[in-house]
Formats: sequence, C-alpha cells, structure tokens
Amino acid sequence: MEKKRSRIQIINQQKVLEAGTEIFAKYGFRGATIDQIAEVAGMSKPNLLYYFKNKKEIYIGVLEQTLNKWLQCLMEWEVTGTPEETITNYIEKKFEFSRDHTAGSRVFANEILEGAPILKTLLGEDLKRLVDEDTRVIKGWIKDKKIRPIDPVHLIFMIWAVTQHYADFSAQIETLTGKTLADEVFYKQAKKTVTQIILNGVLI
Amino acid sequence: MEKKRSRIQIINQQKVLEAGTEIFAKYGFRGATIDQIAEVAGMSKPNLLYYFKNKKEIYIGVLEQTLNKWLQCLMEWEVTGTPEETITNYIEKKFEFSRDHTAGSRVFANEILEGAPILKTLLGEDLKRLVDEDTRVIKGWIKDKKIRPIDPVHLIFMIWAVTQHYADFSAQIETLTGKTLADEVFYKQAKKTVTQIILNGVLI
DNA sequence: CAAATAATTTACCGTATGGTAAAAATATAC
DNA sequence: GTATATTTTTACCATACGGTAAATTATTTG
Repeated sequence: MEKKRSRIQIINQQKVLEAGTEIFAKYGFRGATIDQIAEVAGMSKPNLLYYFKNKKEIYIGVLEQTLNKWLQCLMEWEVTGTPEETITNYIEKKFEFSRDHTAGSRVFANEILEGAPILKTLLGEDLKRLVDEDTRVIKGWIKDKKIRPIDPVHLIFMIWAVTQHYADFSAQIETLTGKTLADEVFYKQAKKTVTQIILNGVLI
Repeated sequence: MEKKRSRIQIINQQKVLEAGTEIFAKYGFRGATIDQIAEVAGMSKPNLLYYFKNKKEIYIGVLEQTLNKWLQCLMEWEVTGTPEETITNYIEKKFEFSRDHTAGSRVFANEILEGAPILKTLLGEDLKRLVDEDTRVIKGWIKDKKIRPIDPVHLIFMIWAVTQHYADFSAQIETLTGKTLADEVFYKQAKKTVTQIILNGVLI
C-alpha cells in the first residue's frame, strides 16, 4: 500500500524526471551522473536521492514515463478511415511526438543502443501487441487491394525510423540545414515530404 | 614527420579501434571506460594507453575511421543511370553499410545524441558537400520531370533514417521480429520493401 | 650475441561518482 | 503554538575511473 504523495513530493519527483530525461537523452544511463541531473533539477544530490533511491530508479522512472507517452501516441490513431487518411494521421502523430518529446525520444534511442536492458521485456509485450495490431490492419488493406502488397512491419519501421530520426539526429540535421523540427516551416515541409513519399509509395 | 609504425603498433592500434568501436557503440563517449575497451582489445589499460594517449584520442580515432567509411559509402553511388537505378543502388549501399558496420553506425548515433561535439565541424564540411551534391542531382531529376517534385533533403534524410534505424535500433527490431540484418532473408525483405516504397514514392 | 628500442606489466595517484548517516531546517497537523 | 513528520543540508565514505612512473620483458637491429 503506497502512502499518498505530498505536494512537494509530486513537484520534486516530476522535476527530477524532467532533468533526468534531459541528461539521459544526451549521455545514456552509464554516461549520465546524478550530480548533473540534480543540478538541472535545481537540488542537491542527497536531496534528489531522498526522492529516488538510486540512479537506476531515476532512469526507470524516466523510461516508464517516456514509453507510456510513446505507446499512447501509437494507440491514438483512427483505423476507421481510408488508408490514406489513416497513414497521414499516423505519420502526423509520430512527427508531433518527435517535436514535442525530443529528449524522451533520445532517452529511448540511448536505451536501445545499450541493448535495451530495461525496456526489452516491455517492448516484447506492449509494443509487440501494438505492432501486431497495426500489421493486421495493413494486411487487411492489402487483401482489399487498397494499398500495394508491401511487408507491413517494414512500413511501420520506416515511419518510426524517419520520425525518430528528426528527433535523435537533430544535431546532424541542424548542422546540414540550419533547421530543426522547432522551426514551423521546416517541420511542415518535413512532414509533408515524408507523408507524400510514403503515401505514393504504398497507395495503388 | 610521423615515425613509421611498427608491425605490432599497426595490429594493436587496430585492435583498440575495433574494441573502442564496440564499446563506444553501446555506451557513448562518457559511458565507455578505458578498462572496458582494454579488456575487449585483450590488453591491459596502461598498455592500451601506450598506443593512445587518452580516452578522447581513442574516440577520435574511432570516429574518424567510421566517418571515413560512411563518407566513402555515400560517395560510391553512380549518378549516371536512371533515377530508379541510382536510388536503388544508393539504398542498397546504405543497407550494406548498416549490416556490415552496425557498431560504427551506433558510435555515430551516440556522438550525434551527445550533440556531435567532435563531429559537428566535419559534418558541416565534408557531409554538407555531399548532401549539396546529391541535392543538385535530385533537383535535376525533378526539373526533367523524371521524379515527383519532393524536397530533396528530406528524401535523403528518409533514406539515411531508415537504413540507420536497422543498425541502431536492431535491439528493438530483434525483440519485435526475432530477426536482424544479419538474417539474409530478413535483410533482403527489408531492403526490398524500403526500396519499393521509396521508388514508388518518388517516381512519376 | 649484444646494444638499443619497443612493448608490457606492476604499482600507483588524484579526482569523479554513486551513495549514506545524521543533523538541521521546514512544513504540516493538531 | 507545539509536536510530528517531512524535507533539505552538511559531512562524509568506498569504489570506479582516467591517467602516470618506473621497472620488466620482448623485439629488432647492428
């Protein structure tokens, strides 16, 4: 039975999770230090450790929060429309996520680069279910000859890859174009081009 | 004037670079330790530091080697053929790179996640030139109405994103599909699907 | 084979980092 | 306002880590 969290607890735990997201995004679990996180969170290290008993707990908290947001984003799409509407909406949602949760996206990337030691199980369960569901929908479209016969799983990976790329590789993108997803015009142009290519790529 | 390197020097420096690639791929610069690299390289830490004067030198060595391979891969495409041939060949080259240089690809990803502190300059010079060149070629195709009018730079990012994804996120892909690019059938299927979607996406 | 050079090991050092104990300060409940 | 519980700070500790010095062993060169 969890004791109910005080007002200060709620505020400070959230502060730590946000600071943790920022630091883990840059340096991964091993590379991040509690001192860095504490500094960003605006509190002393022992004070931080009063809220999270060790580094791993902060990390798990950050991962959980991020994964939940991501899964929610993946679930939010409407399957009722045409393939064109559905795919457009799906890409839009993922682009929004990359723009609005850039740091979280990178924490995720770092975790997977380290071999997904913490997330592996969750990915194999929750995410697998979502992928299987999406795959079924796409296979239905193919059967009904609404889209070309492509391998669903690779289409899904393509969309994830591209949208994630704009978040994770924004340092590279910024160096090459001078822009990031924070730039409204660039954002729209990226989304439009990607949507266009994928739609033309799969629609008959 | 550099003294010429001995046989043992050449072998051991290469061993260190390979070990470094493996470790930096997983943990990034900050998260990697010299001890880990030394262990993988099969030598003691002081022995390793006889060949590279500090951690950063190993890292720079690894980055240089990887970037050179990547730039070479990007330069190797033939622009003389049709857009269809050229794009197919380009995607193929990038897929090959992801499969054959998975660890290097991840070192690169980690560096960019950390904000590309070392690579920023090089990306802004060498890579920028390549992108500008590719952009010009693609713009030519658009002008000649050989492909649809899409934003060249986002097409390039799409191809990079997808191919890189199979290297960087293979832990996730493996959890979801049970396969990696090392699996011949999976490799061909991924390449085929991606090529198909992109070609249909851009060709008129 | 001996001298010179290169490679490797052993034994360290200072700092950074994860984490703790206990006191001090602050907020909350009565 | 006082007692209680919560929060924060101060002062630490042990270990991990980056790096060095010097002695030892192996290799090359004449």
